[in-house]
Amino acid sequence: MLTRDRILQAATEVIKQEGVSSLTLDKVAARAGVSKGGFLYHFGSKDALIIGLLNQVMGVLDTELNVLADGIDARQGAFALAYLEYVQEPTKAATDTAVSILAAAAVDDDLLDSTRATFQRWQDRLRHDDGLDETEALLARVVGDGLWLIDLFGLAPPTADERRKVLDLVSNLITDHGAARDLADSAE
Amino acid sequence: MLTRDRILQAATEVIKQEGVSSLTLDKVAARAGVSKGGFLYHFGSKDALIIGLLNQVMGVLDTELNVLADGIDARQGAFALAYLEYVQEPTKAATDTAVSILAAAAVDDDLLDSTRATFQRWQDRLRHDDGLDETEALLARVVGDGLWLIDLFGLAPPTADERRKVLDLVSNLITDHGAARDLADSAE
DNA sequence: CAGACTTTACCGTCCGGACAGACGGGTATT
DNA sequence: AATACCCGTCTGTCCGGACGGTAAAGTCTG
Repeated sequence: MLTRDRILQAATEVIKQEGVSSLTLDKVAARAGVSKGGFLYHFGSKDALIIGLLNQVMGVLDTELNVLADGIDARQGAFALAYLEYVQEPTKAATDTAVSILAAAAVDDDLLDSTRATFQRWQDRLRHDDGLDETEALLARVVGDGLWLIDLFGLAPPTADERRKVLDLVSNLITDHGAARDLADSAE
Repeated sequence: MLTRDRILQAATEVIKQEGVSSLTLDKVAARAGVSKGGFLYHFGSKDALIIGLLNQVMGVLDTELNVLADGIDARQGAFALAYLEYVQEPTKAATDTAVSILAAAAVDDDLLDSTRATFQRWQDRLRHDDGLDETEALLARVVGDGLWLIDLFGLAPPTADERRKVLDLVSNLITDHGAARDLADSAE
């Protein structure tokens, strides 16, 4: 495994296990099995580490969401349904993303700029290219992000069963309205 | 204004304006117009400051939510509707709470324990004492928290108009079903 | 040899917290 | 009323340690 990747993995492990405040260069380097100098060869600063973290994890999330959306057979709302399905249970990629965002917010808010741009792209896609009513598209994203961020902070996260029911409710709302609009369209 | 309150206010200002990483004892003390020793008289440690922050702000949020719920004329879902109304636009109390939670998560995850308990109480109330279908109650909370946490990180926050539409959609969903259930009940 | 990679040693700064007292408004004692 | 005392509040200073980052030397490989 490449040293650079080992460092990134070590960083997320440190955050998950010891918290954001323990994300220090020494600790990450030690856990990655590299000296601090070695660490700094790959990431010139702590900010660079966090940017690298966000880039990697957001990239994974983006491709996985697209794969999921491609696999969904729906005339409308494929991306929205993928978004909802993705938070069905907390996946590793989603958790890694969450802790990375938390770390970025803790260190320097500006580090989140490119992450914000990605979310904006998702939002635009949901709103314009997914064939959904705009409000329903936004609802899907808010519910998805809500569950995901509730998990991040552990704020009374729902059980797997409750989670599934809520997601089904929203999914049905989206697809039912889509189907209703289909009928109306074809009746014209 | 009491010194203790000035310190709490100074702390939230520091986080909002300079970020979580700038939340140091010296900075908070300076902004509150008190010496470091004076600060430490009121809050024996940084952890104590954050606990004080969370206690105050969660208390405000809790009472304001209750006041709002009491003022809502609905047979079912008053608390859920209050929850949704509260995130209509980002209020000061909501923002303060968000940044406090962020600070706590950044410093030490355990500091959120009592906050988690409060969210659990809200969740229980929504689920059992609000007269709603459990899934719809959970939906209200997830949407509310979703919008609120999206604001916290600035992850492509919706416009005021979009926000209102989503909240209306969820509110109607809740109250319509409540009304439908009323009819079914009275027809028995 | 060259260049990518890694190590060791080191530095300046900042931070959380400890501490020893100063100030000042009560309150009890005489 | 004057004195002495106490205690809640607050000040300024100091310290040890951790942290982010630098610099230079070394190693391994093509």
